[in-house]
Amino acid sequence: MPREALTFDNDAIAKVLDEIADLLELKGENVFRAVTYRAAARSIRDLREPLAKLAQEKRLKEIPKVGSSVGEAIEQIIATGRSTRHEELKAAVPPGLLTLLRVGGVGPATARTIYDHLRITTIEELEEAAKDHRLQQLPKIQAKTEENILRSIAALKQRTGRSLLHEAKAAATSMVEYLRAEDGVERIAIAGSLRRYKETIGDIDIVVAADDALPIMETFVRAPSIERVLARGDTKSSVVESRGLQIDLRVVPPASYGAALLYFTGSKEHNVRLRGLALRRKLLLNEYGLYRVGAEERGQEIASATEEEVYAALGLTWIPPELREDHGEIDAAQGGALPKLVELADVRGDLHTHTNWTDGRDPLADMAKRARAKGYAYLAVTDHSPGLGMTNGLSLDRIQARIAEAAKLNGELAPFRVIVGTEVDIRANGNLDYPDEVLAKFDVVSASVHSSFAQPREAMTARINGAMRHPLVTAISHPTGRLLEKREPYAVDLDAVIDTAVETGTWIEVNGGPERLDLPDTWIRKAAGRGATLVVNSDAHAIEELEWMDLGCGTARRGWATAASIVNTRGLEAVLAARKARR
DNA sequence: GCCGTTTTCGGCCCGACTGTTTTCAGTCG
Repeated sequence: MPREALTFDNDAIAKVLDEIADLLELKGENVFRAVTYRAAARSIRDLREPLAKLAQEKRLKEIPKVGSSVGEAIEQIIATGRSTRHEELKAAVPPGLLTLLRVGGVGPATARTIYDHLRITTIEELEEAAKDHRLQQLPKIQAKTEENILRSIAALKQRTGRSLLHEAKAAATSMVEYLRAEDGVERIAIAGSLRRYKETIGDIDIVVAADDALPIMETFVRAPSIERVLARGDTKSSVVESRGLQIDLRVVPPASYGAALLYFTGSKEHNVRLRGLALRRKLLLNEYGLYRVGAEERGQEIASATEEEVYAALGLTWIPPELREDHGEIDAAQGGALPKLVELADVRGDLHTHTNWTDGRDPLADMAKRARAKGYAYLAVTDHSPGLGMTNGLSLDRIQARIAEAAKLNGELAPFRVIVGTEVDIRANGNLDYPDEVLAKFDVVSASVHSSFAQPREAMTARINGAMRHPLVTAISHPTGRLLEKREPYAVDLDAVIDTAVETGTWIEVNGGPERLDLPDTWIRKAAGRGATLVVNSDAHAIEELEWMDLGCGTARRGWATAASIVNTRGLEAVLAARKARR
């Protein structure tokens, strides 16, 4: 078996199937064929067992949407690292067409038209053509489409190639566990932007305290998940792991651990302010410790073993990593005025989740049991309304069935409570996707925008404000609609949205989904500062994704949010009362 | 290409929206 075949995990195989789907569409084959490949890719991503194992046990056909053709392709990829179908398609479709698909608003048909007439195969050529107004000379493309293409390209270029929080966290955690097992590792921690819960991550920083750095460096660069080594030194090494993430490891003596952790956690701006503060006290702060100027020899530091003692030596209380952005946290720490930020442990329940009745993966019973196992007191299931065609939104019959199912679960899981809510679509005209008599059946109603993202700012603001003024709406979900690294937020006046939220008592969601992390932290700070009520949710579509509550809490902390400003740190009775008071 | 207590063939999930159109194709979720 070729070595590369071993590295084909479920995700990599799903990626190939997705690309086959794209190629089939570009080639103009039966769209349902493409749909099937895409559906198969999705069910593979949802699998909890490795495909290689299922293949070995001849159980591939148990996977939804995997039949003889897709099954054969999977077996081929596992055995040889490639699929004949994939190779043939790639040979049949002009190179570069796949690239054009990356531009938002450009699908197979548009890509085809552009290629057929202009032979364009790269984003750069596409941008040139759009700027020269050559696109609008093509059939079915006019000035407006050309503008949209240019805007999509601009957004594409803006992408920094940063990783989403959950991906970076998974890669970092597995490396930390791997290194922790090494002899001589006294302490180890994730530092950098990941420790600060920044919404996207450039690279991963890990700090280790050990007396002898060399064997740890050796173990690090030999980790099985490593693709290539960028730099390798006595105390610092950098590698790229299999998913393309860069990991920097820094090993320091145990006595310097606190100073090193502080230094490598950043942010840079926070560190600069701290070092300035130190200088005014005739002190020098670096990654080894805090020293009197001119006495920066090892062993003469004033403070360095823990972050707390370094901060204390500078006249500050310990500052939570999420606040270290030089956004006023240093002044607050000097005055002892830092807020007590919300912690995951403060959260009593999740109020935005989906099940396999719409676009989620797992049944309600599984979601509820996992939520209870997490220590929550309650869970709201908020499947979609029918307006979103793809997500198979709930009809009135199914809502009744859901309410009955929840009642039954509540009998089994007491005192844990499942409540039935909805994530109702706010249509383009501002109407909600259920009539009032249906909305009245739900315990919580989250309203959200899933369409017509290009509306003018005034229209979008009126649309969202209108939904918040509806007496049966409890919360506004993912208020900016952004998808990190993928889609810009829509134009909306968030100041006005926050005002309306305060005025009507509507909760503003902090969506913990790593693609969203919406509301963004700067707005969380404004919202909480103005007395808005927040709700932190996972927006889980599978049981594991309930863990995304952690990311939502991290984002809330970046927005300086306390437990008191967040409704689901309270018990269910208080939550329902808050909802009722809002009507 | 997959799938079936209606079907082994003929459907497939589908609605909203946009921009192009003059009744609809393309894209998105």
